[in-house]
Amino acid sequence: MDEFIARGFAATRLDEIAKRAGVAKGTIYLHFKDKESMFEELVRTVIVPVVTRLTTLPPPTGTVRDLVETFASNFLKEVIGTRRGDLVRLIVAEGPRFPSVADFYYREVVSRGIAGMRALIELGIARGEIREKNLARFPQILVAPAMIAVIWQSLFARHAPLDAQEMLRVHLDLIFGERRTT
Amino acid sequence: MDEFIARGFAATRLDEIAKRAGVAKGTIYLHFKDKESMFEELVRTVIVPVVTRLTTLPPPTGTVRDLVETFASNFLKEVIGTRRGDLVRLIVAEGPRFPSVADFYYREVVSRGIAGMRALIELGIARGEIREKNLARFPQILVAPAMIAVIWQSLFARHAPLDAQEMLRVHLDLIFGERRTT
Amino acid sequence: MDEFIARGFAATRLDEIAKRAGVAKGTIYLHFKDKESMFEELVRTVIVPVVTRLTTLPPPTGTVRDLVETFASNFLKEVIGTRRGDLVRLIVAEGPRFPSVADFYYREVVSRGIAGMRALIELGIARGEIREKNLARFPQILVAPAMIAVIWQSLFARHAPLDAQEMLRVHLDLIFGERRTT
Amino acid sequence: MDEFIARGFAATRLDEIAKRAGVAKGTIYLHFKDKESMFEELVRTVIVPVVTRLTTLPPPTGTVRDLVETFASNFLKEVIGTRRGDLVRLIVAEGPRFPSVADFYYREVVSRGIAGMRALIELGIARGEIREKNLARFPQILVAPAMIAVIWQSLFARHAPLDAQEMLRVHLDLIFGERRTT
DNA sequence: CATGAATGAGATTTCATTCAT
DNA sequence: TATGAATGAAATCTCATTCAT
Repeated sequence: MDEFIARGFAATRLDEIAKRAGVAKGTIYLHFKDKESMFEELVRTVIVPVVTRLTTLPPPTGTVRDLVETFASNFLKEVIGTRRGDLVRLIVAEGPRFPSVADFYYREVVSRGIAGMRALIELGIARGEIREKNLARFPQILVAPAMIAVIWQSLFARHAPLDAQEMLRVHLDLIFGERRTT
Repeated sequence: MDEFIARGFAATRLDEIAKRAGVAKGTIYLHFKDKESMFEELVRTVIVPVVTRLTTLPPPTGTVRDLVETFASNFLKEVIGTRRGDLVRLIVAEGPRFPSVADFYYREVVSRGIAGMRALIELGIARGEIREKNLARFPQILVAPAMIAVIWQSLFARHAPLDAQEMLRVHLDLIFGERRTT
Repeated sequence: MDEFIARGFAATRLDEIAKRAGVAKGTIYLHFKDKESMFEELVRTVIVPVVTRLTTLPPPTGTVRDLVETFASNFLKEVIGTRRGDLVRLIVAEGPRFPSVADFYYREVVSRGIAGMRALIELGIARGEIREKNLARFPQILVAPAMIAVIWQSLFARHAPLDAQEMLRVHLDLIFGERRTT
Repeated sequence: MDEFIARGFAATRLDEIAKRAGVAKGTIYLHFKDKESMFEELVRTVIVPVVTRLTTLPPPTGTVRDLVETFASNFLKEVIGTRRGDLVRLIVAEGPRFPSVADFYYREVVSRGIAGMRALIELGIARGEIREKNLARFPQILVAPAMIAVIWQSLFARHAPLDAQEMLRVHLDLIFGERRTT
């Protein structure tokens, strides 16, 4: 997977994969039909634990903002600037040529993520924490800066480092209203 | 360029490019050193008019929200779901393997765009249209949903069409406060 | 053997052979040195019963024509258009690359067959059933149409079915003189 | 073609073909789609002149036996024991796996040859040179020994050389009746 | 005896690049 | 300046053979 992430599908050599895996080239074909299937199966394999993580969310205690903040800080630690973040970029890159990958990613991650966010937003609205009622129609807005941070890290971090944590905090302020710092 | 957008750098064949360009394969080498240079130069060529557009902004009349809205609606028409939108995805995809492309894109488009947005935001804050003062530190937040819309269109539009226009409106409501509809 | 017949030596996969034999691929190497030896030994194994058949000819009763006719009708039933016929074609196909196979086939089948036919022809000449005395020098002539029938079946049967039985009858008429049908 | 004749389709290496042709391996793919097409096209190319030969038969002068004898002696010189003879064996060998080749060979050579022979036989019968009237139904009988000779040369010549010329003469004696030698 | 995972040499095929015309 | 045939390195994939279990 690291090879695919680093080079993209077409530029990745089975030679390199075999070498990294410590097996002979032929061995790969005992496990995968061909390069395409390998790519698709690998992406799935890598995505599954992410999904399991998301679905076993911590119990909803505290304010909605606390929940979202916890979520954001996890995302910061475990996705942005990590191999997992690059996976997102890989899917953006190869999605159009691997519809099955895009489909899978949508079904397993995106649609669930959107649904989860929507539930949170509705809760926030009900509790009066969020004023903008229409936000529930577009949970993408809540997630957008996090996604941008992921992409920014792999493309522009060298030129202009981005304080993702702070950016997400500001974004939450925008949504939940400025937090009173004690 | 259409070929690169449709297939990515590695999967694009010079054969196809030559055919589409109506020249022989050898002719390409009279204009470009090799495939990589061609890619880089093409991306630059395509980006330049975008930049010119952005820098020749309409004179700042009306409220900041009006300005941003005009900008958003242009973006909607001319980028999201168009070939130009796919160019963004192409850069996200190939950026890590073509630092010079990412650099160029950052320098010519991103940094200028960010600077422009920041100026607008600061104006909005000064005029009292925008309450969240920290937004000026992260203009990315203002742009994020638009970028997400671009990516969404090429990856997930089939599964779940996204009303980008409406989403951007909600986002602006979030930033500028709900608009009083007359 | 069926695999070799269907695909020829080079195109036959040990994988397929193992599967058909209900053993693992490795097991083959407990019985045969390598693919070539296996082919050679298999051909031999299959040829031997044919030889035994031929050498345990029925006792020579009746006219020579009757003998030859019996033989021809057996050949029709048991060789032409059957797997055994394809074996002949296989040997024709692979003979030049497997001299030992061609050798074996010549020694065990061809030379014996030719000798047997010659004896029959000489008997026919002695009894006055066959007029063409030189036929004993080329028993191949007697057998030729039968061989052609074998090849025709596997190559051209689809385009132009051949009534092998009738052809052989006509050929015998040519050699023994027209038969008086009662 | 020599490579295919010597080794058969599957065992022939494009490497060798390229080397013999004095070109690089890639060059082959400028002329042929793949190995299979190359094989099919080569066979066709080689067969065509044979067909042209056959169709531009010498004017039918003299007795039918003379005609057939001329034909047989040409066949002896130009097919039996030559590369062209091996082509016949190649088609026998690969026919079942290359139906299109068998088809082509049947259409262009076999069916025409059979038709031509039939015409000759009918002429022979009409002129009283041939007594066995049914022979016209199976021209294959006339050709069979010639085909056997072709196969014999490539498989068994080493063990038992065959005097093909003499065999064909005897066969013609059988069909036309013994010739009175002056 | 039997297995079957692993091997790695080698086969076909692709494609960016060159160069004589 | 343009061509396109030719190149050959390199990529994917296959498969006979081995060997630890």
